[in-house]
Amino acid sequence: MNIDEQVKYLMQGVDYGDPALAEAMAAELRERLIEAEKEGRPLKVYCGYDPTSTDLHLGHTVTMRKLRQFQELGHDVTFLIGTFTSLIGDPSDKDKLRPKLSTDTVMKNAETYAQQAFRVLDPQKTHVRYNSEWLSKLMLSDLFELASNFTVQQFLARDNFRKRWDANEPIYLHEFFYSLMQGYDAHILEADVQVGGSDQLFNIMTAARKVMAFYGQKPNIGIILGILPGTDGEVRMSKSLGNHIPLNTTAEDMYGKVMSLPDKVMPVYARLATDWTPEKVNAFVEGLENGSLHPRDAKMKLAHAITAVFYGQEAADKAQDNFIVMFQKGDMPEDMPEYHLSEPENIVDILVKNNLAKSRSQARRLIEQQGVKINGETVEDSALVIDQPCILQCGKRHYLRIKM
RNA sequence: GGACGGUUACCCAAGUGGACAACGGGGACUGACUGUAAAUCAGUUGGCAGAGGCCUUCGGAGGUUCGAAUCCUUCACCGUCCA
Repeated sequence: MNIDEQVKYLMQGVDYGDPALAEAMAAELRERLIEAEKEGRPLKVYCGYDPTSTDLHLGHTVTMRKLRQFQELGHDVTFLIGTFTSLIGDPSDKDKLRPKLSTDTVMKNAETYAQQAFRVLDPQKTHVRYNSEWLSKLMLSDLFELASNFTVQQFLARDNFRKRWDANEPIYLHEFFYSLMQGYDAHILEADVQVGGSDQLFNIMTAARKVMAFYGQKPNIGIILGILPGTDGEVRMSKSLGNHIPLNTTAEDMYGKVMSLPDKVMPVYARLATDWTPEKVNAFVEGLENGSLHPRDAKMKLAHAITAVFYGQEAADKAQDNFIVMFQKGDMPEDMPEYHLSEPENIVDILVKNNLAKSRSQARRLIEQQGVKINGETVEDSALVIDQPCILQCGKRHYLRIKM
């Protein structure tokens, strides 16, 4: 790729919330690429992650994929784990205070975090660093120096602080330091480029650049990526909101979860969650817009592509077949849980015992709602006793093979 | 240290003595329809029992009352403001 192609590739999926800023960053990136090429060095790129949980989801991989692209182009990538910063809690993504974590939890999370990240990143080419390495050594005097670059107004201008301020909600002093520390990370890593989600705009574009300038460095270039919405299609993907697509799952589940996305988020997913080239993404979005691409087929393509990234082509094919059999044709899956019946048993009991219903009341309700079938026939009576082998179906997608 | 406000089901949130197992929204689940687990529409959403009854729940513990999520006491936690 020549420099202009690289810029286009690397800027795919960015969202600065301001076209002028996007252009400025693209121009700066271009310049820095030229400069690095002249000097015969790769760009130093990093993205920081706060290991607040052990479960990575698709949303986390957006920035990782961007790092991966930098790796492909031969740049120097650092996967920074915020072992120190996560003790403070980034106020960015919430309009509420984030709970502080214990060192123990953070260290444990960090391990599994990196492990999962290598499903996207090339482990051979990735430096893993922990920011407690330098942040824990900062002296109060350093902090004063850093802090003197910022005004309270700058922080209060941030939307999330502004809202809390206006609503008379508490804003703790330590929350301000998060940005300073992130800036200090960039300074220590001598970053040319910092990747992050658009919730990191302030931390990257204001804080990090100021801190670096203060230390006499060239400010890092921010690659600010759009936020991946969750399965509800509205708000950012997050485990605590329950709208996430976890990485540690099965190919079938991942495929199915992508298929359950609302149609309208397909373009964002294509841009942020696939390994498609800008050309391919554009063709996909255009196809959707002009109707030449059937929305269902489009989503299947998307689901296949995303699944394949994590589980490989073969598993993605299988997941797709499974989906077609189960949901599109409505056939029974080949594998289903089994239950051995030693004596005739009431259907409600069977549903509860096999976790198809949480309580007997709920099992009865399901039956009332015509949600339970035996060998394809709707069960009408919750007093039904099962005394022979059959296939029990509960809702659209839960099956149980009853054996004797 | 002082003044005031909050704590309700998975989440948000209404309810200030009886008709409250508790409005509404979100989520989840079921059904219809479809293009899919999208969208839309309808229904369900504490437990046990199933001729309609019983039990547990509104931060914890006591109390007042025929009767409390609602009133009182006390404890815990959270928040705002003043110092």
